[in-house]
Amino acid sequence: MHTHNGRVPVPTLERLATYLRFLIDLDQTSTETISSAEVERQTGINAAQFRKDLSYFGEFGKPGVGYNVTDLQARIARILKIDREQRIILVGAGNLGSALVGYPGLKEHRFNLVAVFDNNYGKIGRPLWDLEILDVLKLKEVNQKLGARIAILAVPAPAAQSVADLMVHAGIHAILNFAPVLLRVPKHVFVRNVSFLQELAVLSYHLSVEIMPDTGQIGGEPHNGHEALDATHAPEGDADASIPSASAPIHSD
Amino acid sequence: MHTHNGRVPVPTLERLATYLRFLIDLDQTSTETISSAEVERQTGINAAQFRKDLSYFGEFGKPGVGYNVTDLQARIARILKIDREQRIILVGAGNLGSALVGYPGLKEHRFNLVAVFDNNYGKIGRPLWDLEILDVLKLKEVNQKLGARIAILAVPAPAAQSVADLMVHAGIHAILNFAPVLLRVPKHVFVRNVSFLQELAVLSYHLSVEIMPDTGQIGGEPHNGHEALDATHAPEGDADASIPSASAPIHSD
DNA sequence: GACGGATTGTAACCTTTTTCACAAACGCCT
DNA sequence: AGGCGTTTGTGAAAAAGGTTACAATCCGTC
Repeated sequence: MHTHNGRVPVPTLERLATYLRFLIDLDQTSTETISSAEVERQTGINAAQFRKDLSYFGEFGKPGVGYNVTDLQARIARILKIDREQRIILVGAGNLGSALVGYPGLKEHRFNLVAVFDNNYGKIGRPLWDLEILDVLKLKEVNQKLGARIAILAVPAPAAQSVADLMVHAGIHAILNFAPVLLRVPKHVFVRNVSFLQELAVLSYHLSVEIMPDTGQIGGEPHNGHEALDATHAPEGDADASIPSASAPIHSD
Repeated sequence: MHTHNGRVPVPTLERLATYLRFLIDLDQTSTETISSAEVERQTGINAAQFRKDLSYFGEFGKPGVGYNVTDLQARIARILKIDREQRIILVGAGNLGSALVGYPGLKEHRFNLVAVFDNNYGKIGRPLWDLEILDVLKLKEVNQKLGARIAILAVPAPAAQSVADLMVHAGIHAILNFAPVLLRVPKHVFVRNVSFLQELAVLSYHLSVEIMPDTGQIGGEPHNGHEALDATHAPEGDADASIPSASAPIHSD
């Protein structure tokens, strides 16, 4: 057991979250152990990749047997530090912010959203789900008690940088940024950007390329490889809407 | 000028969207031309990277001078095919879906959300912003008229795959997927996944790693562990790290 | 308790992406 | 016009990330 104290590739961390999600789903089907080959079959992620990702953090499986599902779950959760409650605060009680506060997936993964802030006095003091919207100017003061180190930034672009500054002042060390802005933060603060527009732009580009007749390169090569799964990566994020899985079976042919 | 009609790295496309955003912001400050070095200074993205990214699509700048800001804007927008209206449909009128429909950034970037679908009969027929929620079973029929090729999938995991099938059936070629599911789609359909939980998990991990070496104690629940704010990095103007709430409203709407 | 089928962990290899480095191109100034 | 500082575009080197291949390990069986 040698917790490989070097830098771990970010893609590995992303996949780790995916594995965790997968294992949790798997657990429902009462599978005792699982092999990396089986993971590949079900997720499309290369088996060796799976093993290598895990190897950054020690040894998890038994040769000839595979990985104990519940144990692996626990250990990945521990690695990602989501085996215990993680406190999160959110700034920006707009549409997106509200949607995030109400998103049950957060709690399911032990992310506990403990406070919501805004600077709109029409909103401050009002309830948002089970929280009360607080004045963003009290962010530092409030977080001194809460001690959250992760924050979600869901404000319009023009306000993003100043809110980020406030967050840093309030002791935040990691920011999930939904604003289409490159934040300037001290070195010790980590930022992850989520950008719908960027994603859509990438899709838009691919779309156009696909239509171009000349190159004939995009569609897919006549390779023998098993190209069943989509090229993009395994997901983990959660969606949210009101399509009850059981009520109206959404046709599939 | 040789539009390098080969495969363009996805990271390049992602950055292209970033550059575009940056240039638009820059435009407000009436900068005529900009050099790659200046881009690096302001965005943190390596200058050579910037130049190489652009080089996939031809020649954009003048040696000794730099890049014309407005021209570069236009050309990147053209590359990403967001220089014209792009029609998008969305399935899943839940919290997230609603937030996306109401997100003004879409229209600003010429993404025109033309229809919203759900399968909840309590919702179908009701208005959502300026649209009416339609029956997801009519997706194909409706899109025959609309001709959208990009779709946003914002439904709960259990429904995701069947909705994706419907989308493909309806002529959709690109899907922005918010559900935590690996979608199986034909080769000609592109999928991009967006995952809050994954992002949070990555942040969570980094957080723990950062704190580990120094304090050795991370489990600390409600520590008022406000490790000294980076004195060296003090943002301009110490007295006011506060939000210029008058100048930049935070609340999204 | 050795044998065989199964599966891990990882070293070696291959691919993709980023960074470096520099000739060629440009504008300005004299 | 020619020299000079600046900046691009791009091959070549480096780094990062992903895949292959296989010795080492394990469990069940005889």
